[in-house]
Amino acid sequence: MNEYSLKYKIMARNIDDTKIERIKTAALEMVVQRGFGGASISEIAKLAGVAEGYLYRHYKGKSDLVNDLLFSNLNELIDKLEKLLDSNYSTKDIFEQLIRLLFNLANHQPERIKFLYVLMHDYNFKIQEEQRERIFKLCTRVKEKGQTSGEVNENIDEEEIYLLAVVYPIQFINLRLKSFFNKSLLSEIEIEKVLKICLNLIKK
Amino acid sequence: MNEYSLKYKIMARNIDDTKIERIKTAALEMVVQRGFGGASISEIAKLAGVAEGYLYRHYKGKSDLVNDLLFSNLNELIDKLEKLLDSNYSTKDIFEQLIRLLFNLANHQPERIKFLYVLMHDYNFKIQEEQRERIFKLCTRVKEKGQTSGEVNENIDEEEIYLLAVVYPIQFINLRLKSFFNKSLLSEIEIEKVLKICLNLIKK
Amino acid sequence: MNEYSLKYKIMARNIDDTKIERIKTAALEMVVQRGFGGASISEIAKLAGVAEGYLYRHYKGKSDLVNDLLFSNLNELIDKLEKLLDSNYSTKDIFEQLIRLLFNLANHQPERIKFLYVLMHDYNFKIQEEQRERIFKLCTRVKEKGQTSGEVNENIDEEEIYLLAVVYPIQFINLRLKSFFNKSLLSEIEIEKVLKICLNLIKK
Amino acid sequence: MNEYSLKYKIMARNIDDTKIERIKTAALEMVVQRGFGGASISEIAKLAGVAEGYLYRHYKGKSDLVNDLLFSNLNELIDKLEKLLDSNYSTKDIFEQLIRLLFNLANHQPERIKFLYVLMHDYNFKIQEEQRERIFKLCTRVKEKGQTSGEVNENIDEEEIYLLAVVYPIQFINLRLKSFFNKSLLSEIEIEKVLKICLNLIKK
DNA sequence: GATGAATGAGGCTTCATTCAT
DNA sequence: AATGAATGAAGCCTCATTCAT
Repeated sequence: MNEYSLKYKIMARNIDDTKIERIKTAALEMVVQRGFGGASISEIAKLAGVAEGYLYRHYKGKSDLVNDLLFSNLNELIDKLEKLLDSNYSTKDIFEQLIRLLFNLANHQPERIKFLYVLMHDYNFKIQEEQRERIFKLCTRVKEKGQTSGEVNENIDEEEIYLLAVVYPIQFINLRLKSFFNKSLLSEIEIEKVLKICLNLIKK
Repeated sequence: MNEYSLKYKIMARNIDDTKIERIKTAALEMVVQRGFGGASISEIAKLAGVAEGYLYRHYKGKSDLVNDLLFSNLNELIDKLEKLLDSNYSTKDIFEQLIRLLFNLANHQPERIKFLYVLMHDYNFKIQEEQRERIFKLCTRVKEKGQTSGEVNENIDEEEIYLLAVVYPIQFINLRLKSFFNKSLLSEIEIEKVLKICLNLIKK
Repeated sequence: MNEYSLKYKIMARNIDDTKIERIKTAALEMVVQRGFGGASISEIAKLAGVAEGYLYRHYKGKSDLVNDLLFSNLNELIDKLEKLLDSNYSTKDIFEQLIRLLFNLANHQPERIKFLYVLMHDYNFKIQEEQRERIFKLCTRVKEKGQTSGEVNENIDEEEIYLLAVVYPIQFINLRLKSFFNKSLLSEIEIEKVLKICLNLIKK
Repeated sequence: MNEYSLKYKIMARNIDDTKIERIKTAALEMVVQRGFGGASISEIAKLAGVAEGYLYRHYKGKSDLVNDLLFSNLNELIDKLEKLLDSNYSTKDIFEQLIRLLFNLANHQPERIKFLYVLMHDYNFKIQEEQRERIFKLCTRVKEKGQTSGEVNENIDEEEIYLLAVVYPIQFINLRLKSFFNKSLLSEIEIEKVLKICLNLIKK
C-alpha cells in the first residue's frame, strides 16, 4: 500500500464512518428548519453530502429515518435520566441535574432540543409505547423518592412532574431559542430561574 | 327568475356565505391530522365542499391560508384575554378564566387547541411580531396588576407568566388529548389541578 | 364568443376529448415496444402529449392503466365473439369470422394484437376471472353448437377450441409480425391457411 | 497453507464452480416471477447467494444475462431436437419425443418452460438470427423427412410445423401451468391429447 | 364569481452499475 | 478473483397552482 492509497484509505474510512452520522445530523436540522413534511430527502442528502439513494440502504424511507432519530434522541435522554435516578442525588439535585442537562444540550446542540421540541408537538409522531412507559416510570420513581424524602408534595402526580421537570424547561429553552420575548440567553441565571419554578412546584 | 332558481340562488348564497368558514375549518382539521406539509389543498377543498380554485381567490396559497388561520385563531384568543383584563377580575380570577377558556376550547373545539399547539411549536410558523407584542403586553398587564394587588411574586416576569398561564395549560390539555399518560379527561378536577399549579407558582 | 375563442374552444374540446384516447394508444404502444416494466409513465405521457400528472387523474397508476387497457381490449374482442355466436352462422363460418376478425385487427391495428399477445403471456398479468369465464363459456357454446351440427369432433374440449381458434391464429399473426421465418404477409392466403389448420383439427 | 484454509479453499472452489449456475437459476426464476423489468439484479444476486458485483464479471448487465439465458436454454432445446432428428425415429415418434421432452421439462423444471414462454412473447427479446435459422432448418428436416415417408401432408410448411409441434405444446403447457381453465395436470393423458392434435394436423 | 381540468416541478424511492478494497 | 458500499439517473407519483370556461 503506497502513501496515496493509504491516505485515500484513511480518508475513505473517515468519510465512511461518519456518513450515517452526517445523514442523521442533516435530517435533524432539516426537520427542525422545515418540519417533517417540509424536509426533503434530496435536501437532507445534499446537506449530508451523500447520494440520495444511499439513505435507503439504511432506512426504509423518510418516516423510518425520522422516527429512528426521534427514538434514539429520546432514548439518550431517558438513559441519562435513569442514571441520574440510580445515583444517590436528592430529588432537588435530580431536578437540577435534569435541567442542567437540557440547558447543556440547548447550548451545545441546540438542534437536538429543537428537534425534540418540534416532534413532541406533532400529532403525526407518536412516542413509542415503550418509551412512554419508561418516561412514566421515571416520573413515578422521582415522585416516590421525593415523597419519601419529604421533598415532594403528596398531591403531585407523574403527569405534573413530567410537565414541570421536562416539558417546562424544554418550553422555556425553545422560547429563548426563538427569541420569543426578545431574550435568547441560556446561562446560569436562566437555569436557576427554571429550577426555582420547578422546585417551587413540588415542595410542600 | 322563477321560483326554483330563486330558491336555488338563496341556497347558493347561503352556501356561499359559509364557504370561507368551511375552508378554514377544513384546513384546520387537515393541518392537525396531517401536519402542514401533509395537508393537501385538494383534500381541504373536498372536505370543505368547494372547488380547489376557489381557495385561491381568497388566499395566495396554502401557506397564506394556514398563516391566516393561525393569526385569526390567536387573535381570537388574545382578544378574549384583553377583555378579561379589561374587567375587574382579580388576578387569580383572570388566571382561572383563562384556564377555563382553554379547557372550554379543548372540550368544544379540540381541533382548534390542537392547531394552536401544533403550529406554535413549528419552527416554520412564526407568530407575527404584532401579536407577540400584544401577548407580551398582556403578560405585562397581568404581572403589574398582580404585583400591585400583591397576588403575584415580584420575581416573576412576563415570560414566566406566559409559560405558566398559557403554555402550561396548553401542554396539559394536549397531553390529555394525546392520552400520553393514558388519561384523557378534561373536567373540573383537571381545571383545578392546572389552576393550582399556576397559582402556586406565581404567588409569593 | 369571438372567432378566436370559438376556434380555441373547438380545439380545446378536440384535444380534451381525445386525451385519454391518446394516453391509451401511447400506453399500448409503449407496452408492446418495451414490455410492462420497460414502459415508463413519462414516455407514455410524452408520446400522448399530456402532462405526466394528468394520467393520474384517470388511473391510479401504471398498473391500473395497463390492466384497464388489457381488460377493455379483451372485452371488445369477447363482445364481438359473443355477437358472432348469437348469429346464425355455421360453426365453420364462426371460425372463419373469428380468424378474419383477428387478421383484420392485425392489419389495421397491429399494436392491439401485439399488446394482447404480449400481456397474455406475461405471468404478472392475469386475465380477470370474469373474462376467463366468459371465454370459457364462449368455447362451450362453440363446442356444443359444433358438436350438435356434427361439425366438431366429440373429443374436442373447450381448452382445445381456445388453443386452436384463438391462440393459434394469434401466434401465427405474431410470428408474421415478427417476420420470424422472414414472412410478414397477412393476406387472404394466410387466413385460409390458418382456417384450414383450425378446421382440420376440429372436424371429425 | 494450513488445513483449515485448504479446506476453506476447496469449499470456496466448490461454491465458486456453481456460482454462475446459481445466478442463472435465480435470474430465470426472477424473470418468470416478475418479468424482465421487474426482476432486479440485487434480488437475483441475493437468491443466488453471490455478490451483486460478481454478476458483472460475467455479464455486461441484466440484459446480457437474460439474453444469455434465453440463448442457452433455447440452444439446449435445439440441440436435443437435432439429436432427435439424427436418430432413426419415424416422424411420428419425433413429434412424440419432442412433446414428451417439453412435458418433461414442464414437470421437472417448470420455471424453464415458463421462461421460454415469457421471453418468446416479449417484443424486446429477439431470438438470435442464428438460432432462428437452426429452428427453421429443423422444421425443414422434419418436413422433408415426413413428406418423404408419407407421414406429413404435402401442403404443410415449416412455419406450421413450428407452430404445431413447438408453439402449440408450449401454449398448452402454460395454459395448464396458469390453470387458465382450472386444469393443471400435465400427465400422460395430456401428452396424448397434444400429440393427437399435432399428428392430426400433419397427416394427409 | 366559481369551477375543476390540466400542468409540471419536485418529492420519494428503486436499482443497474461502478470501483476501491 | 470477489465483494458490497456507494452512486445517481430515472422511475412513479403527488399536489400546489393556474386559467379557460
